[in-house]
Amino acid sequence: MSDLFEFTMPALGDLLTPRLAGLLRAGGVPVRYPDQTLIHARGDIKPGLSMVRSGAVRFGNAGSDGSYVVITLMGPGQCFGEFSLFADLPRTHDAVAIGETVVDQINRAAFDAILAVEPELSRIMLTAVTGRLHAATELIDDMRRLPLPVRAAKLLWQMSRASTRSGGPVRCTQTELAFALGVSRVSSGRALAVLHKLGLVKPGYGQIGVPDRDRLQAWISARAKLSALPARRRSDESRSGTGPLKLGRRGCSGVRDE
Amino acid sequence: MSDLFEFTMPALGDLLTPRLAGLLRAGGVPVRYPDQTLIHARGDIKPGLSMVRSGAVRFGNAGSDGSYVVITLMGPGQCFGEFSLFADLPRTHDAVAIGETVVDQINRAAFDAILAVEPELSRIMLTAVTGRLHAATELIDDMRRLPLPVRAAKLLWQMSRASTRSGGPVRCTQTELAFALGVSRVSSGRALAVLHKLGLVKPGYGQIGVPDRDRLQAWISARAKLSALPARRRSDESRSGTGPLKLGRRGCSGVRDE
DNA sequence: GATAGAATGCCAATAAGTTTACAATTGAGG
DNA sequence: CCTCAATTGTAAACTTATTGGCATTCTATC
Repeated sequence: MSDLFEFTMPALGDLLTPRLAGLLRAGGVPVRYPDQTLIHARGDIKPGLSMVRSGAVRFGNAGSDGSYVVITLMGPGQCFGEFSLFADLPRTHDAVAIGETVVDQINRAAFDAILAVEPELSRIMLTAVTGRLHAATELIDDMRRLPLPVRAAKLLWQMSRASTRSGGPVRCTQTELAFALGVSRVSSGRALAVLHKLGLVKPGYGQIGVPDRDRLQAWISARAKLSALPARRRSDESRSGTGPLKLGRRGCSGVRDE
Repeated sequence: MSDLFEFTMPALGDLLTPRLAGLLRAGGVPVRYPDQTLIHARGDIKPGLSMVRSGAVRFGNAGSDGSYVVITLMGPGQCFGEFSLFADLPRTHDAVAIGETVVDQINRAAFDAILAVEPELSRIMLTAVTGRLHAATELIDDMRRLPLPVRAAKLLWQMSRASTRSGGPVRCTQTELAFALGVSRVSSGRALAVLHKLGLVKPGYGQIGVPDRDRLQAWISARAKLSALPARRRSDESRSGTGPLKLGRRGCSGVRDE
């Protein structure tokens, strides 16, 4: 999930036809949450789809040691709660209202009723969820394989798509960039310095310039490029792919061979 | 995605009713792949659902530097290709046949035809994809928040569910564990040593004993526990949640405040 | 234009993971 | 029973990221 979603993925709200959005809204109960109110907590089991009508919702988890990790923010039109609705899974994150917020809460019965009348809805949900799964998969891959400067470059590139319609810089604080990447501010600053030295970005105050998106993309490709050859190297870790490699309940063996 | 899926998630194949599985199989074209054949490459755009009929498929990516990362393995009954089918997204990983493998390839037209007759199928797909998204989300969270020994413990706990029906040890090499966790063998060994010192696991040759699953789970909970309080600390990084925090196209700000 | 609050830049100490290398142990096959 | 390959255990040097702190620069606002 995380951050990137906002840039890489069409929100469910964007995929819904006006008619379906209207039906969902009509089938739900608008609930008003004052600023900082807990909408639901991690672990809650409350099946239902939620659509943000106004205000914003912050998702994150607090650790017992006082740490806190915010995963993403959602604004009007965005939906959450598919997990609880389709797979009976508990909430993965706390959801807290930011500012005066109104959320349409659609319970399972109401959703199923709409689904029965509008089969098209399930296809849309499927597209939205699949898209997010795709983004999540890519993110996990990137976290495992790419050095921080490359991940930072990727994120900036995506952000610049939206922000740079007019060629302007990405409006983003280094602290925010760090949050989005899941690293400390110092590290994001260092990554940014690397990209700066290469002339790929221009850090400013509260913003980051991307002079040449195409060049940035080219650099990313060069650093992240994946060849199609299932090459194997080294001695110690080289295994999967050659032998029979039992499958049974034995294993998920990932291979890291570099 | 990654590894954990195999343990945490019901595969699509498990969710399908025999009737639907039969329909899908009938609607697809069985394709035979000799050992080590490339079924599809990362980046390919070939909409269609694939069901493994026999043999196995390995998913992973190769880097131009010779590195290789295997993400997961799939055996008979498991499906892939939802991305390409529902969201028109390119393949995220190379897929290679392991051993003589037969895969039923169901193209979009065939799938849509079945879907039209069996609306129930979309609900099942939705459940499967949602479940995987949930697992991926949790994994990303874990990667960002949990120290390696805890992640290793989680994985071993999940593996032990299947392997320890009879109280036996998990059959898994330290190298394989490292692959699954996406770290080096040295690191997985160290994590294992930590758990060993605590008496939670018993490393052996090609296997890892889990004497007391409940105690292992208790330890994991204690180390991974998340409180529901949206606590905030520190000065530097504390921001989101208090102020207005613009949302616009500005930002996905995650917060890491620890 | 002065100033307080934000944001950036940087430093040192520490922690975690990687790579490379080598020794010790295990177990399966001859 | 013996040998060899696979697996595990460890160590040192290195890289990357974190924490905490402090100085500097920027900018909105009064």
